[in-house]
Amino acid sequence: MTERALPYRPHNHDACVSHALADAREICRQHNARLTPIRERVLEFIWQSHKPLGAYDILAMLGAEGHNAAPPTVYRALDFLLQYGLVHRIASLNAFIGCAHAGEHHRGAFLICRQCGTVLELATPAVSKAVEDAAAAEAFLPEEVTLEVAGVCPRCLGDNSNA
Amino acid sequence: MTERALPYRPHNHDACVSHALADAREICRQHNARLTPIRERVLEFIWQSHKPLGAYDILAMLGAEGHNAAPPTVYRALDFLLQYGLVHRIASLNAFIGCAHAGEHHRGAFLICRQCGTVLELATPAVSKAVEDAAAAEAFLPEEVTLEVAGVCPRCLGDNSNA
DNA sequence: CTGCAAATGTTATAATGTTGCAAATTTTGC
DNA sequence: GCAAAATTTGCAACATTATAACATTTGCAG
Ligand SMILES: [Zn+2]
Ligand SMILES: [Zn+2]
Ligand SMILES: [Zn+2]
Ligand SMILES: [Zn+2]
Repeated sequence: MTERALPYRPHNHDACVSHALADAREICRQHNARLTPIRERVLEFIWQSHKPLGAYDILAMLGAEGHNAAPPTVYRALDFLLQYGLVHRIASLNAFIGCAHAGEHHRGAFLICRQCGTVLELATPAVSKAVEDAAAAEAFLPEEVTLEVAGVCPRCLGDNSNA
Repeated sequence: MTERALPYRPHNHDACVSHALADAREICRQHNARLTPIRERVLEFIWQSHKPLGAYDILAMLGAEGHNAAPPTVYRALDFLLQYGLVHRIASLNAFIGCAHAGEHHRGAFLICRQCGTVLELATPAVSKAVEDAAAAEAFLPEEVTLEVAGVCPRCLGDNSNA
């Protein structure tokens, strides 16, 4: 799994996409999971930017290329991608984003810029530790952590001409 | 703002409700905000248990007592209660829970039991600190944190006869 | 009392997500 | 290869969550 650039900074984003797709293919191969054309296309749409995409956005994108899909098509593809850790769902936005650490067994934490919409996924051992300690202090067994921080990203803080 | 019992353990829950309502009245008085009958009733419904309540659940409860309300009535009451920090929205459940620390200027973190549905709101300086540090490390300005931990609560871990 | 602002009522609609079953495709066992 | 089985996709309807727009009522100040 290759290192990737920070989404805030200009970067060769095509490389993000191709890395993500290559990783996805490898992960699916390892699990004998079928990354079918629809599933791969949905993953590709999601990776087209570092901004989360709604299910119905994806549906519209599929429609725009002539694939007359219905909601279950998209949700099933998303379920598959979620199951294999290739995308994450952002609960506070009802939207989906490509996983920047696919295959790494991690707990996603997300920094969501309110101005430009860009999402950075953190690999956060310190935060995960703090959350697990807090849960342990209450004798609570944590299974899934939703951690989403809305705010302003460095780029939007710096200049005020953002997309 | 008074201390409250852990929701997992049997407790005098009527006290939870009356404390919450008393706190709410005081907070609204301080802010010259009108805790109208509808708003107070919605808050009371939400506090009827330590399990989050959906907007349409509240709508049905209002309907059950003869108040023939429409969705905007409930959502407006919820907006008001959110605005003054009297309830929290649980993004991962699309539901609402009474704030256990109203008026205390805190960042809510929630332990959500998947078996019994009970939610415990933590006051978590350590976790908040870790999140803020992680954001700062990325030069990100955090404004709102969604932190929801789904898992199994101590009561459901102990006995396996839960509600 | 009058007029204004805030709150509520009402209707319709948007946005998000699911169920159930049929058809097609892929895999598997032989 | 080939038929049975399993997986995936198509499709129609529906369920849930949330908002928009505008009318009406209520609380309150002057
Ligand atoms: Zn990129
Ligand atoms: Zn991830
Ligand atoms: Zn209680
Ligand atoms: Zn429980």
